[in-house]
Amino acid sequence: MPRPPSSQLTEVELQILRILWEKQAATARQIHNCISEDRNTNYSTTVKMLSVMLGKKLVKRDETVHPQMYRPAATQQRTQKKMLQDLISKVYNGSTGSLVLQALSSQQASPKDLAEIRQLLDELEESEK
Amino acid sequence: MPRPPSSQLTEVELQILRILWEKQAATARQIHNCISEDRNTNYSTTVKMLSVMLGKKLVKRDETVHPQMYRPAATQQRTQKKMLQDLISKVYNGSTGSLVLQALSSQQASPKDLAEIRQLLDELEESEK
DNA sequence: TCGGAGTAGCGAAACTATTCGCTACTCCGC
DNA sequence: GCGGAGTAGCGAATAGTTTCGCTACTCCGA
Repeated sequence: MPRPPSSQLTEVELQILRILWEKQAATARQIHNCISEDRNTNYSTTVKMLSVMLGKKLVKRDETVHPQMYRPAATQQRTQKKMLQDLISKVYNGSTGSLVLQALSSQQASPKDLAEIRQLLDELEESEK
Repeated sequence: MPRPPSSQLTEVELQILRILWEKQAATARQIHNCISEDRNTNYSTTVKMLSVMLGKKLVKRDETVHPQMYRPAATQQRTQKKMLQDLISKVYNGSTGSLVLQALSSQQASPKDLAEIRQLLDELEESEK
């Protein structure tokens, strides 16, 4: 009667990945410094999390340098896409349309974004024909 | 050295909520029947999950009837909104625009949805001025 | 080369999520 | 009112997540 492994990023994993996406690469210390702004945890914890994530292949590590450098194993875009797909299928019953409508109506997007979205819309409707 | 409680819906919780959103209300048995299509778990497990969710106030329960009826505590829309916000802030760095662009370009939306989105876009751009 | 500061790692602890066995209760037909 | 079938609940077992203490290692500067 075990708990099945979750296949989803946990809170802390995501937080670390966000830092790595932004910085491209970072040492455990750098990551820890960022993390401790929100979270009041020990440096050991950060190192441990990184080693867990290394085991899960969420990050890569360059051991030839000192201190070791960590990098994200997947791009932010790929991860975004996966999580978005997940949200759409599990929470929006597979309807991309209703997600987009809700996103646009409840969050504000910049005029620049809106223009870009409109352009994409044009292309999509064009290719429908 | 504890782990902070997660405040996010877990896999199973979400699965149960999805069933309740669809059916409006259901007994533990009905929920279990739906669940066991994907998941090969015992009826006890379902009942336990429901009681955990009741404790977390994710579902409501009518105990005046037998068998007891469960209902979702929050609407699907409200939950969607919350999870969407979470995704945007944690994975899309707060950019609704990039989420929408990625959703539209990587998932397919129906022409009907596209038209609806376009209309919303018109309204949004109108109100910008 | 010695010593201190910072880095890496391991293993165990604390807590959550999920699982089920077992017990007790409720309902209904006989 | 008895008995069987289904319903509800509790507590414990198990695995995953996050935590850190303690130890060992690496890298300089004196």
